[in-house]
Amino acid sequence: MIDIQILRNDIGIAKDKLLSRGFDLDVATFQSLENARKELQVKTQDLQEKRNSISKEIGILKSKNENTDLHMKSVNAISDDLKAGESELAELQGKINQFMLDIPNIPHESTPIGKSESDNKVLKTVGEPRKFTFNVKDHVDIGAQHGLNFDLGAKLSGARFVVIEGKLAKLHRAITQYMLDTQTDKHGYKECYTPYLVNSDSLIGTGQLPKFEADLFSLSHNESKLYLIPTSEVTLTNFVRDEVVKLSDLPIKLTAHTPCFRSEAGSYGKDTRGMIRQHQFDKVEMVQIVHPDKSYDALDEMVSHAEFILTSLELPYRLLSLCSGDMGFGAAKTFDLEVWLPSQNTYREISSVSNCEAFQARRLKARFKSEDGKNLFVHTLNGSGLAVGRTLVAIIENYQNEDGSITIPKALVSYMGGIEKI
RNA sequence: GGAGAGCUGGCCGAGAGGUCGAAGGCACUUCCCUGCUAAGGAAGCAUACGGGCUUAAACCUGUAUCGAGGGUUCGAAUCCCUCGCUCUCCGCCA
Repeated sequence: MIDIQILRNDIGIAKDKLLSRGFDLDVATFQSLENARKELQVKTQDLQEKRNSISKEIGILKSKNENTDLHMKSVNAISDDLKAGESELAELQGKINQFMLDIPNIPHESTPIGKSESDNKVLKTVGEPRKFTFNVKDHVDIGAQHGLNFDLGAKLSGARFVVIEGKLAKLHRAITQYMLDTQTDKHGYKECYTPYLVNSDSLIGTGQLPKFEADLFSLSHNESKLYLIPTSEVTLTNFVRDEVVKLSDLPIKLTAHTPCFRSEAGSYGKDTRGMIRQHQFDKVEMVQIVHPDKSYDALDEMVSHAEFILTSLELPYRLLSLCSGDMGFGAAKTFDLEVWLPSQNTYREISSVSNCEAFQARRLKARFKSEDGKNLFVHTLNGSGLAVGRTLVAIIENYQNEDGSITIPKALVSYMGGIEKI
């Protein structure tokens, strides 16, 4: 949620900035809601004050056993107006809240302006793509002989599901363990195990709801509805929902390995081959809850934490600054890491690291007590460190051999029980 | 699944329809005292959102908030209903 004060004070600037990410702010609607709210709130609060003070007098009179008929009369005279005002105001504030929840974050000034992914800015390219002396295969073809089984996934669940068997499943697990160990032991994140099902409050907090319900899987449970997490950013970031944390507790650095579930609504026909885009995939997520002054330092730090995995796995990649039009709903600034996929002869996203500034914190009511005792919103950041499935794909493809075997990256050999090739 | 108890400010805890945003304690902040890593004294100390004033802040003022939502009432932390969560006992269970 963006700061409503920005809309009250400087809606023109907000409109321009939001337009740069393709969101057309409905200024007229906001202003008419806001004007109505102002008038109604003043009127209603005025009536409430009247009622409260008369009621207080009634209490005093009654304690002295005096007559209260006159006071009762005057309070009754305003009661209809008051009730109507209160319910109208509640409705209006609900509308304003809905309006606010649907507005994406305002891009940071350093975010490149652009419409689509073609406007993203490549900041650097790291590592040389390997020169192959044979025809490269994609991970689907190589994986087939190693237990990467899309047919079985389809039989069990449907399209965009996969079963991984044998040594490849072990490799998948090894990747996960390596990432978690690195982010905890080396980079100082606290490892967490979190629910995979969350309530709607959590998803509103991080910005997936109410706008992106179609992207989520949900289950009904008794009367209530639970959602499968699309990323553990949701659970980890919601640790601080409705909390006022101590200044000394910042930064909070959390990591978790969880499956992620995405309906991939609207991506029909995209990446249908292979395990680039699945309904279920694993991810090691990094989340930081930080002091507002430190969030951009933290962002750079988190990018380096994700990069470390790629460099230590010796995978070629590049770093992009996403343009305004390509960023996620809650982000003010996002860096993407893209890994080289030889079969596609291109780089594909494997990590996304974002600073949401106070956008999520406002929804979450996640605050800290500042030095002068004020409750201020924290800044929240999240990033993949990394997506496990796509890392498996990258390893299969970049480490493939002519005979169809896959060399295990050095960093993972110990996690594979000493196996160097599968 | 059954039975019961509970949910009050950063924490503990009183309050059982009227002058309660809420006693008291702890923690915290400032000041005083004290020749010492302690003790004592004074004051302050919830949050959100409005309105006024203002360049802004400070300030003044109002409203709301005692798990959440609804209801009764002139008036609800207090009474009623629904829901959520926590704890205890029984049952079942990885």
